[in-house]
Amino acid sequence: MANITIKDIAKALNFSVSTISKALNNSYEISPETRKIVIDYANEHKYKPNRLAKSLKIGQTNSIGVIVSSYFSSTFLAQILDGIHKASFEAGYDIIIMQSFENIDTEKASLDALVSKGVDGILLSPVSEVSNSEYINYIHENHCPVVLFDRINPDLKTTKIGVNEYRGALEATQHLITINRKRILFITGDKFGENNQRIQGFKKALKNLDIPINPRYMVYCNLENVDEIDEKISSSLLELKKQNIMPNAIFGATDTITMRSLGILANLGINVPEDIAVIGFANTDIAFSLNPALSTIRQPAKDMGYLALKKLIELIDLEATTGKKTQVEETILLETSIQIRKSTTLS
Amino acid sequence: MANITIKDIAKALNFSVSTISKALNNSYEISPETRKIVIDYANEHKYKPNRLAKSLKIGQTNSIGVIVSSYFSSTFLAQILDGIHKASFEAGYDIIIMQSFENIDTEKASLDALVSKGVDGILLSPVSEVSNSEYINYIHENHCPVVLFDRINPDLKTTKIGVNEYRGALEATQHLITINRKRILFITGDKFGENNQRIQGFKKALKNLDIPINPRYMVYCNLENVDEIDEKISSSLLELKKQNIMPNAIFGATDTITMRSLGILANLGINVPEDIAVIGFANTDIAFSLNPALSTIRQPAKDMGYLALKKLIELIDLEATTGKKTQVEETILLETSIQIRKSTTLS
DNA sequence: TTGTATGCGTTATCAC
DNA sequence: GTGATAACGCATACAA
Repeated sequence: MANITIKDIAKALNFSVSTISKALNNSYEISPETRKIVIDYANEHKYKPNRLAKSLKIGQTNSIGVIVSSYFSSTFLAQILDGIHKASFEAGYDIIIMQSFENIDTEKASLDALVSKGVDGILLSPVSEVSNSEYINYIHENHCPVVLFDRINPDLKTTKIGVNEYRGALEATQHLITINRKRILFITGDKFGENNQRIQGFKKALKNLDIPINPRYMVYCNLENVDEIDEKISSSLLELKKQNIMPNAIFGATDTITMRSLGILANLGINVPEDIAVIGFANTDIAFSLNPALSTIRQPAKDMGYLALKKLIELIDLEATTGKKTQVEETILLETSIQIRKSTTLS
Repeated sequence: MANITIKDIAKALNFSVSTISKALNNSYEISPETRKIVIDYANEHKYKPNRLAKSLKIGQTNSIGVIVSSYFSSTFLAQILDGIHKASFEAGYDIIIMQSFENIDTEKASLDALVSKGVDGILLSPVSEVSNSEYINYIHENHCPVVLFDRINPDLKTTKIGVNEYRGALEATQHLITINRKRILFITGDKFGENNQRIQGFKKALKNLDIPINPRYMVYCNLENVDEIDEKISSSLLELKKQNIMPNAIFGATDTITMRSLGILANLGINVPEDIAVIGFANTDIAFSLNPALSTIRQPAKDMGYLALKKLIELIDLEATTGKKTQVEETILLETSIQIRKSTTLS
């Protein structure tokens, strides 16, 4: 609105517009006296450069776009965003966050909006493997670099940063087996697909030791509704009890599942870890505060976000210096860490 | 980069630039045939309007800036941001999030950056009461509307959305007294100041019933370090035990404090709620999964974010239609809700 | 119904 | 050391 421009300064100080511009940008061409006059005047009148105009002129905005699926308030995503924010702050980039709400069209619209805004790069956690892969490749090749994080889509010819969930699940399962808990109830989401790396890791660990995979020990929950999760876990346990094949361990594939399981077991009067040991993927510090303290597989969420943005900026810089598209196709899988607490500690 | 512009389309189709512009904007001046030709060409060549140029021209960006303090991964803040996102998505605005990291200079820099980017409005959770109030007022009056959320600074002449923490604390304390727990340990942050509404509400509840306020029951933690919190809570409890003035209730002023308290009590072998009842401010769903389930005062974080953005857009629209600054100075306090669970339920 | 010209606030080239 | 001018991509007042 009432914004003072370099043109105003030029008029007030009887200089030309270009002199003001140069003075404000510390150009060596300008005499120290003039520069001082200009800068003092600018400060005094709270001059703020119009970055829109600058960006339009120089062709870059110093801002990057981030598209996440949804569930903004999940701890996991918040940690990723935290890492992204940290890296962008350090690098002097602004970030614009958009949500795809697990919808392919919304994802495409977000992509378009970001390109329209002229972001220098895009960080994307794709809706699905099939989502807009050709379109994303198109943007990556014709507009600005795209880096994928969390969910990895092999069709995309770009840098990808994910988590080695396979190994995380494998190690957690092995841990359960080590403490001699082999009747493991695996509780997961119903939309993950059998190709999900957590399921694969779990199965592999059993296979390694020739432990048969019991389909009755696989529980699939609708993750969109907490009450449904509770109901599903609860009824599964009761059913197994009736059939006299009670598990002696639970492996939760998501933080919600794992947390809720603990609460439900307490309600059912089942002792943890004596009757049932519990471990699961979870990224919250609260695991410690639970009673019993919960053993978890932790994903390096913040690191992932941080690294993803770093990698994106590398690509941006690379293109800026070489002036051409770079054909990097790197895939980085960060390792999880396992934290053994009371819920899987047998005394 | 390889971006097609309306100029390119004009050249290719042998029309003037303004014809293309009008056709793309569905102007009634353009014949349906021409429009179709233009739009088809645009789609085919994946034309994306340059919003920088458009914004520069029309003087608005359709984006709003959000400045939060820090602790991006706190559940509370994430929920606020979730609400903001929801409202901005509905209204068709992009949001740019910045962090002040509890630093006044960073706050000012963020403010400047947002103004420079030409945001249509700013949502701010100020660093402190004294922070940049004159400067914020200046921006509000000369650049774009500013709406405050969460932390409310009375010096600022604008719309403010907060939470009635006073009443929340009052009710929680009353609840403890109702179950006959009057030796209440109040654990809070060390940087809140005595004017903090949670402290005031707590004290008021005691005063109402002529219960003396025991300074030894006030514990102040450095919230920046979890280990320090644990240490502080733990040592306070042991010290009080030694002095034979063990409290029979704990009121935690933040989610971290409350959660950690439960964990520590479990470690110390103190029974909840038999020996010590626990209630506190907390915005996580995990309260249910805790054992015992934790009684909480919940702040309507998502609603607050949602409403704040709504109000901001109201201001933006108002200015756009009336063409002048509006002198609204509204303060809205949303009510908390209290959730009684096992940790304060005496059988 | 379409075209011409101008300007939004900057930076950059080139001349003085 | 400083200034005139063009250009970034778009919207729009006005002319035709």
